[in-house]
Amino acid sequence: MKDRLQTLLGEAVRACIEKKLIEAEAVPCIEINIPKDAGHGDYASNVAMVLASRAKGKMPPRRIAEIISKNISSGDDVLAKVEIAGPGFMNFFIRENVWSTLLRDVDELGDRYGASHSGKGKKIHLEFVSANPTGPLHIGHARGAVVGDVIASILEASGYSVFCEYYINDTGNQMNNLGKSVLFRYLELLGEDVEFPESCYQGDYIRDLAKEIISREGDRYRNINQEETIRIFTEYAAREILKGIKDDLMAFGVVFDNYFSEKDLYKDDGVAKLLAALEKSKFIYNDGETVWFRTTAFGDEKDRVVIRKSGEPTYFAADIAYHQNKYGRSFDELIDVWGADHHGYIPRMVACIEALGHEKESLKIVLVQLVSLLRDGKPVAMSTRAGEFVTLKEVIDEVGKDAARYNFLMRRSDSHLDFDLELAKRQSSENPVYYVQYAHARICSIMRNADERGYKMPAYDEVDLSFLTLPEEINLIKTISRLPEVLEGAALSLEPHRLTFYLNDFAALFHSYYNKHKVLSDDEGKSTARLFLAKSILTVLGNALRILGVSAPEKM
RNA sequence: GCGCCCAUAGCUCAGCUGGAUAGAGCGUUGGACUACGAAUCCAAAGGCCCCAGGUUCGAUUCCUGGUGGGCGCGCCA
Repeated sequence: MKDRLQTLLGEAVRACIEKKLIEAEAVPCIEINIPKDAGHGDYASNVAMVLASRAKGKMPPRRIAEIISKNISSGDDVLAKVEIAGPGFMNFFIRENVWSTLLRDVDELGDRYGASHSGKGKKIHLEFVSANPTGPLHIGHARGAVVGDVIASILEASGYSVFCEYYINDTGNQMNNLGKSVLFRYLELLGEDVEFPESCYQGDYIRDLAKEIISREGDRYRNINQEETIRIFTEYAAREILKGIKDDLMAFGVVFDNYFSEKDLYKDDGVAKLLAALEKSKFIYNDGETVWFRTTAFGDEKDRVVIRKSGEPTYFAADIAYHQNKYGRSFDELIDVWGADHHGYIPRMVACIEALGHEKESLKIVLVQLVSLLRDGKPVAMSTRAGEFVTLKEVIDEVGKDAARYNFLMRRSDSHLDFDLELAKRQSSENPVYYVQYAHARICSIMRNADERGYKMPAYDEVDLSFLTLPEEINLIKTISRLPEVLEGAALSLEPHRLTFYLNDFAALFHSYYNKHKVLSDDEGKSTARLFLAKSILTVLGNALRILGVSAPEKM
């Protein structure tokens, strides 16, 4: 509906300019929004004021609005009236009987309702989670996982083609540290008198891995070359931990198209070759000891090391190669979802994108703030190194997938989030997941009732929707019609929380309607029309919940 | 010290990229089940949108400077 109005208004403005009724160099961007106050119409636009300011006050905005409104094509019978209000707003009133026609789309499209083609099939690479395989995923990773997963769904629904990838940082010091940690636990379990270093991973899962090795291979590593053993243990531990990570993500409803190993970047000297190529373009230089990337050429505050004095490449070096690799797989756009504590890393990453000859805008970075875990309002201490943390698995087991996911989506990603375990599993009004799911279950219950009473669910053409005249009903239909724009906006801004807020508002409208009016009554025509509306609501709730990866129960 | 993010009701947060009288949930107070599910609804109270300037028809939103908080500033990842 909004789109329709937009073209209508756009044509009117163009006509006015061509006929020289309004002085303007070009047709401005037509903005249409939904006013908060119903008295200001169903939609409103500020074009007249925009045009007035461009024309340098030669013509008052209200006058411009008048001219435009007179030139709106009368061939379209959607508009009841156009009012000019305030400093020059144009308020559009849609004919009451037009709204119900919007339900045709819902009926015809079913579970595809809300989807669009605005992404035009653009190929997007989406990287998220990417946690080191040095320990199980904890609650901090969980938010990034859900945000990434839902962004993927939203983009898919908006007509993009999305490829989800988990980047495994399986090289470097941290990994070595992991192997060493397992070795120390191993020796400890075999009765050796060793002191477990503080710098090593303290979590119990390390001991479990060591036990596993002992039960399978005994003490054969006790007296052989330690460096070699660490290498073997590192590989073993990383593989096992990654397996656990994949299982946990699966249980959380997060699925990747690919897990990309950092190790693969070093095959065939890939990283070295890339750096050599960049050296030719002068973005890489060697000061005799270390190799630097000239990120300052693109606004970073200092140049960054890519090859250490020791000859080892840095994490950044691999990351450059990784991003180049992504572009090599012909994606149109890259999206990285990062923990907000990595924000300082953005300038150098963007610099490297530019140095590689790609558009700065082709890489988008979504920052996800870390989560403070609470239990009954009291903070739960967390530290990966010390092994004190609540794992993702524990959260899923305790509060459930639906509540956990929904809780992570209730705020903008870049805003701090308190996650209270007790609150999240409480089945009460304090917990918004159930509010939305309850609406869904309630409608299902109505359907069961209708079925018992012998109602058949009508198709769009068989139902007389002129029975839907209550303001609540019109409002519900209007909100239903907003789903496509909400999804599109969420896709454009990469903000999944918009969908959550929409769902809450929508469920509220339904609950209110439900409490005031009966769907099923003695009036058969009215009942059928309302039943049809209820089914449309069910479709929208179901579609939106599916995108969020939250289940839509029929009973609860 | 420098950089990034944040500051909106008692609390937790939205505010659609600059729009009209700033919203929601929780909490508080008072009401609604012999009607399709009360995990629901209705009503009330609650505000210097941190402060001071600036940009313009118009600012919670953009700019500058403060104040208060979070994070980052490794040849860690």
